[in-house]
Amino acid sequence: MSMSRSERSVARNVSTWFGEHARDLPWRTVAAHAHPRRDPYAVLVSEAMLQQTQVARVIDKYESFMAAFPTVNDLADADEQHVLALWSGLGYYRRAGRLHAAAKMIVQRFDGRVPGDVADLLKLPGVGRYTAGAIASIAFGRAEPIVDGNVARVLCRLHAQDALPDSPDGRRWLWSQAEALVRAADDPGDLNEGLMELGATVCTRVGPACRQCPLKRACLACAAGRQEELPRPRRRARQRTVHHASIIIERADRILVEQRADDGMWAGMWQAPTIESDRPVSLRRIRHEMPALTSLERITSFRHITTHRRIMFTVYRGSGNVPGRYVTPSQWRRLPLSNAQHRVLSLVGGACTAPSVAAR
DNA sequence: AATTCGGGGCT
DNA sequence: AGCCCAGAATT
Repeated sequence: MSMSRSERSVARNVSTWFGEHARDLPWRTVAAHAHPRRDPYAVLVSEAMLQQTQVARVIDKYESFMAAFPTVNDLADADEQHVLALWSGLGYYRRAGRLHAAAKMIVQRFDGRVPGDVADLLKLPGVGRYTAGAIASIAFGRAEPIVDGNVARVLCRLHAQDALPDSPDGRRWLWSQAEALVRAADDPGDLNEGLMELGATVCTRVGPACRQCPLKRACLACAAGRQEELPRPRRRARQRTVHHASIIIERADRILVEQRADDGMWAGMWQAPTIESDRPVSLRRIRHEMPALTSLERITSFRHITTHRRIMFTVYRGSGNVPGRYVTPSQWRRLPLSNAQHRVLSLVGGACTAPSVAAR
């Protein structure tokens, strides 16, 4: 990999800009109390949470997670459901199980220390090329590249790159560019964080602040006025509509809950008994599936949007001697719950004291 | 190479 | 309504 003069210049400009703005940057706010010593375990946890998740949404979750599992040993010894429960609201819940498994592997195979080599890091469940590079560079100072959505946007604009960032060619190109820059940098961690931070705060998807950009003189997209049209948008996943009928059954001050299957959406998480279908779920269907019901009335409906689904929730209140696990409000709030099911359960069980969905 | 996995924020 | 987000694993 050649290291041209322009690469050194870009790396220097990004690192300098990052240093000058460090105090004001959102991520540094996280980093300051998230991993002040750039503790590798802290970086592992925060980077796992940050996968496809914006910094602002991670901060509170990160705090409570680290309070519960301060060290990799604590996490390795933790109860699986406890780990998943502390992930509630963050989405992509398989990350929680993988992080848990990674902690166990670190204890068993890496002597309780997060490895610093990318090759070793890639052996950890849930750790891919990005996360491995982030830990290696940020926590260990290794000159390892990273490419996330921010870096891809910065690099595509800097070079007026028309290739799709998702395509094999685009990906190869991005990683080679990122590698050239990190090798030209004095501090790999600062360079990588600087590239991401630049993308998050200056080189934004819409309305980039090119006039304040430390790379404006080198940026081909800016020179051509093409900053708004690069990078080219990725293919959109198609969404399908599904219907969930959730039935709230109370017994004294408790609600009936069930655990979801260990695959698919919200794997292993808890919910009010729910019937899923491609078509609206009829009352007759509910009665058929839950014959013990003696009454059934619709409470409300709402829609829950995810990347691949539009879920039409209909919530019912039912009564009858339905067997299963009944939990109090304080108990179900400690269960692993999707935001949708948190909303369902909040409709009756101690709704006034439940945290709002937005605050979770 | 395409899909699956959440959920929210911002146009 | 569409797009993206400090991605990874599976098919």
